[in-house]
Amino acid sequence: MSSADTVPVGGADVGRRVTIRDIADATGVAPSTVSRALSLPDRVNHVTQQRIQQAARELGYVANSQARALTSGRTRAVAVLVSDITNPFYFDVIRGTQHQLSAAGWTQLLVDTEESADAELAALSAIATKADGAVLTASRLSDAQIARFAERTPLVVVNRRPAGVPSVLIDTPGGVEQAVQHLVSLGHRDVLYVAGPDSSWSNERRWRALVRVAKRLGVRVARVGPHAPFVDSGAAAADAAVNAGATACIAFNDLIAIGMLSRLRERGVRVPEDMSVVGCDDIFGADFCNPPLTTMTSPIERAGRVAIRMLLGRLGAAPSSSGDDLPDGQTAGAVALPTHLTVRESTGPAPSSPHRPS
Amino acid sequence: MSSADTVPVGGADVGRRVTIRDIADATGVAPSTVSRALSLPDRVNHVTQQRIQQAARELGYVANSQARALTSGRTRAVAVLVSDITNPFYFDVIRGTQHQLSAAGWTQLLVDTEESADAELAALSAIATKADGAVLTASRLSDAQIARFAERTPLVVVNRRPAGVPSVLIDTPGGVEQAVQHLVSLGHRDVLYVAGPDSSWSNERRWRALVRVAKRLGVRVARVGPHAPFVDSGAAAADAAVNAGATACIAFNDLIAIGMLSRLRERGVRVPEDMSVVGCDDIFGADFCNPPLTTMTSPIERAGRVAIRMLLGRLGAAPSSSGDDLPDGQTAGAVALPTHLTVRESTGPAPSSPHRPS
DNA sequence: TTGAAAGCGCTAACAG
DNA sequence: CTGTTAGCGCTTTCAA
Repeated sequence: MSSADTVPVGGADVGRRVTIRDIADATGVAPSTVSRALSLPDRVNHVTQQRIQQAARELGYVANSQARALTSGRTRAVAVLVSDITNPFYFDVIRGTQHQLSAAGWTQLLVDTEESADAELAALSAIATKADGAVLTASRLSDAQIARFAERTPLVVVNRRPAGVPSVLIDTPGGVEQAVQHLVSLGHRDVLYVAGPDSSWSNERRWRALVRVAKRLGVRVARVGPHAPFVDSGAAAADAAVNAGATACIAFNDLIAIGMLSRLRERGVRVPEDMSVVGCDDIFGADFCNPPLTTMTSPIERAGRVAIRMLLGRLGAAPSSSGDDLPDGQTAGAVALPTHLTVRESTGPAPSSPHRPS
Repeated sequence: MSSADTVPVGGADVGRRVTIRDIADATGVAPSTVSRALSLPDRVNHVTQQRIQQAARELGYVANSQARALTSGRTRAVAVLVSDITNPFYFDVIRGTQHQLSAAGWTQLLVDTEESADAELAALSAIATKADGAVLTASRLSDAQIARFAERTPLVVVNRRPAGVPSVLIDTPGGVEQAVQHLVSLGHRDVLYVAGPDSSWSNERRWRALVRVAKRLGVRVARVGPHAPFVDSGAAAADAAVNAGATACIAFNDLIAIGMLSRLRERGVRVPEDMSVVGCDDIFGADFCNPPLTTMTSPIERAGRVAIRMLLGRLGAAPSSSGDDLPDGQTAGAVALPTHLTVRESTGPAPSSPHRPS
């Protein structure tokens, strides 16, 4: 029964990882003392504490996070759910979450729900033991569903506002107002909204903001769509816009706007001479497409960072630096992040007479 | 000691998650039988198996992955390390890995090593208990270090070739050959290589390929750099290229190339009339920048998928579909993925006399 | 301040 | 085919 019996023929105990028990044996204390010395250093005599940490270092000890999670219930990991990992918008979000998490020494589980509410539900329940909380970006669940999950798993949502669940909002309605004012100042009196997917909360929000602002400024609005949020959808969107005789468009997002730009060029519609195009988000590429896209610059990465900070705050893991991202350590309610219009070459004065279908 | 004593005052046992023990109690079998029925269904009487699964469903059972990992030693998670999550190149890799992993029901841990070998080492040892294996993209470690880790943790590397470690190579050298031939066919006789970071394995590989091909085709080559792989680095790169009197450039990657395009326009250097520019990778944006970029299209996402398939293969978790990505289920050695040149508007005939510094 | 002991939820021999 | 029995590595009472 001696442990030597179970040692591989090679002799050296190569395969096994170092455990707190090994450290205990090496230092002559009990495993529980090692555990304390490593996780709650103040609860242990300073000298033995040093001795233990020393031994841990020498033996190359690395805590088994599974075991730790099993007893403590905390994983030090958070799940970030995105609806389509293909969408550059999420790259910026992920950047932000990843950055803030790694700064705190936490792990990020990235989950692509592929636009499916079922996949999202499944992920959310699987997560319960894998992560201490989750960030939902562009959830396809109902507010009620989100709220119900939030009772069991700490959640922060981005661009959604279910009652009682902390959320990070990107203030695109504010951006829409700036965009319309910009177009008005260029002489436009008609604005076409190129809608995104019906399932998108932001889409409705932007449209309503547009209607509101337009009324106030005496601008006529129309709407085409829905269009899927891909560059490729931009072609159909551009055709629809031309067909509607539009001279100024605000697109649901930059992907669609960039796709429109290409299609309009193909069709010989000049931007901005014949048609102004405004995008939304200012994703990677918006500044170097042709022509460079006027768009509502969203602090996307910051939204990711703020979401993690709120989440870690709720989890009692105060993020390292308090920075200035999150006003007074807010961890509940909704945080709205301002958007601003970045004017580039895709907008210009309204043509004297609207462009006619070719 | 009855469990009722520990139930919250509310009465209902709201907070606790369902465990196999609950299912065992509900169905009158032993916990181990429940475990079997759920993980190895064939090892259990079909009727009781059904009964157990039924009960599991009704009670809303979700396995605790931590506990499972602790006993089985398998986490059903893999870590994907990227050196800079900011780089769009990795977005495509992550897309591929994420897709292949979720298809297999596995979890992806995303780790950004931020170009630091230390961070990479730390992540790699932390991973040991968090994941069953890892994919290293653009590792900053030495071949020896990688090989040593590979002895303990199943690893697949992308764009590296340490002996004995399975790797996925994107055949950019092949792409370089096509690029040079294309430039030659346009009349160019001088090609400038705009180098990426010295720490990049691919960078040296591309340069050597260029030298080799150039010699064979009687083309003169020169080199400027190193340049960091960011769009912003393109400005300095463009200035260096103009200063060198170049009429044709091959850039380390599309980020630099796209940045060059902007700067060249600013400086009044026409592309491709005055200077041809070829990028590498064909990242998001290469097709809609101005002018659209001729580039070596790399199957980046596929590289991610293949890496995961090799890894899962080694881990004994055969990926769902055998597809055609991975020739005959190869899980060792190196897989080279072909690259092809995608010609867009950033390349054209050599000017009769080289552009001179302005 | 430290040690002993009891699990966390699950899997994996080993009997029966 | 199924139940019993040990743990996986760690945390956490409870005593000493």
